[in-house]
Amino acid sequence: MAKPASIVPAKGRTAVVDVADQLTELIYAKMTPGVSLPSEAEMAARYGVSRVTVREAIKMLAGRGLVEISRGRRAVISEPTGEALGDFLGWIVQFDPKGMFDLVEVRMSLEVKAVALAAQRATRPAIAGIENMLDGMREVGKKIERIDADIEIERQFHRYDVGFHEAVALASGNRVITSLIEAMAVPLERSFFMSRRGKAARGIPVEHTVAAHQKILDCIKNKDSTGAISAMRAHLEESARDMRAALES
Amino acid sequence: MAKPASIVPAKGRTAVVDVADQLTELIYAKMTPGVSLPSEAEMAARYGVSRVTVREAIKMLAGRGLVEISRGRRAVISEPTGEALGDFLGWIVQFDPKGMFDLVEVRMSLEVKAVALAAQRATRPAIAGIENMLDGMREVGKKIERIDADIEIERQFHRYDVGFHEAVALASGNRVITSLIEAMAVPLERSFFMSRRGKAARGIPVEHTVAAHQKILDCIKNKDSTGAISAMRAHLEESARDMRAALES
DNA sequence: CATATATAACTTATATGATAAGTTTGGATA
DNA sequence: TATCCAAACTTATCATATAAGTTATATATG
Repeated sequence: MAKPASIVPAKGRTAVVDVADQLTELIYAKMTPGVSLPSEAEMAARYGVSRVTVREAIKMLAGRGLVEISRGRRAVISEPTGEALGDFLGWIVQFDPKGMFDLVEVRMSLEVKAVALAAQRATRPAIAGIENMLDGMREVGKKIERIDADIEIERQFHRYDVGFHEAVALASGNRVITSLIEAMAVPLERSFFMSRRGKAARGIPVEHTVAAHQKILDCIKNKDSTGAISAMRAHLEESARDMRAALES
Repeated sequence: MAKPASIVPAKGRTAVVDVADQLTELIYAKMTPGVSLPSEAEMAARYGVSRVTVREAIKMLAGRGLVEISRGRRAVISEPTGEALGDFLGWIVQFDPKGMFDLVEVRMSLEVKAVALAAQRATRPAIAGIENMLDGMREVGKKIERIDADIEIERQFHRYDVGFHEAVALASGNRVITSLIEAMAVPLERSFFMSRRGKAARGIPVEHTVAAHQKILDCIKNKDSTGAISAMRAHLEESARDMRAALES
């Protein structure tokens, strides 16, 4: 067994960053989500630093979304999800006043790409997943018609709506797209409610939204990529329009 | 002055995460990059936790790319760059064998969108920025023709190539696109070299690559959005093809 | 007076040691 | 065998101390 070479950070670097880098490599090597890192004590011994240093390094990795931390258990390599990414996109949006529109613009490209791919390669279960979300929308949608303006119901509807789009992304089979669209959900939540308010103001029923989604799903089922693209584009453009309308009032 | 309410994490949560959330809010409120956070001691006092806890929270934020840390100075709110994002995308790519292709696919959508927007809204200085990169490519390109197979020169060429695409993204005026394309540069570096090897194998000169970029720039200058889109798409599709070819050999 | 320099005050980086509170594991027990 | 409990692990947090950067201040120098 090789003697543990203590980490002596080069000038300008810190032990924490060095350890974080080493651990990143280690994670990339293991690569499989669900696998545990060594215990803090072990890592401290291996790298010749204190437990404090190791802990801070791990916290950095957690911030990047590479590991998940929970008390009493060792840190676990996490599956790449959009969660950590969402923060970052939120930060851009917050940073720039027109950031929200920038995000909507990007989302449109990604969703169009996603739906095009989904139409080509969606598997049966993936389609079932999309269908589920649409069913949910339809069901909750009825309640919205009856009881007016219940925020909690609206929120439920929103969850299914977001779920629909995530399911489409998933059906594309492209992990990067899936992660990005997931990541956008949180910062775009506000835009969604703006868009719905805009629709409500113009007296457009929820059914209309449901129908738009249904059309997208139909195209995917029929492997009609072109149709899916235009259906998605139409849907998103309308949302953007509603959003702008809501902003002006 | 309100007495500092000590952070008492709810069950299942930790003080570190709570502090990190509080600080995130604080950052969002200040929002301006370059502004310093309070000193660790101050924050510890304010939130009623130890310095260690504050430090770990800050490390999480640093991992997310929200702040920059340097010794002797307080943590500083950082400008949103694609750097932290790059790690994450790299992680996805590493995680999934076909991740590289997924990434190329996404890049194509984003770049096409970017160039379309750039053709519509590029300012004079933005165009000059793109031009600079193209000049660099052309200059370094000549060297590649003369001296064969110098890795360092290839790397230089690559930097200008990446720079060109980043400059186009910047010219789009869309911060989200810019950040994403920047973030992709690192994980896509390997794909770039594969693509060049593929070209070299087929005896395609560097000039051809330069010409493709020139065409894109011309379209942007002429505000020809449609032309820019097809020029960019053609260029990227060729790269992808070369990459596949290189993989097979 | 202006400038350079040395010193003090701040601030972060890291280590040690201790305690509390979760999680896992293995054995005793029914 | 199935269940429960205690011991062993492991992370969370704290207090304290020292080293080593950075910044501001005051002093000396031209």
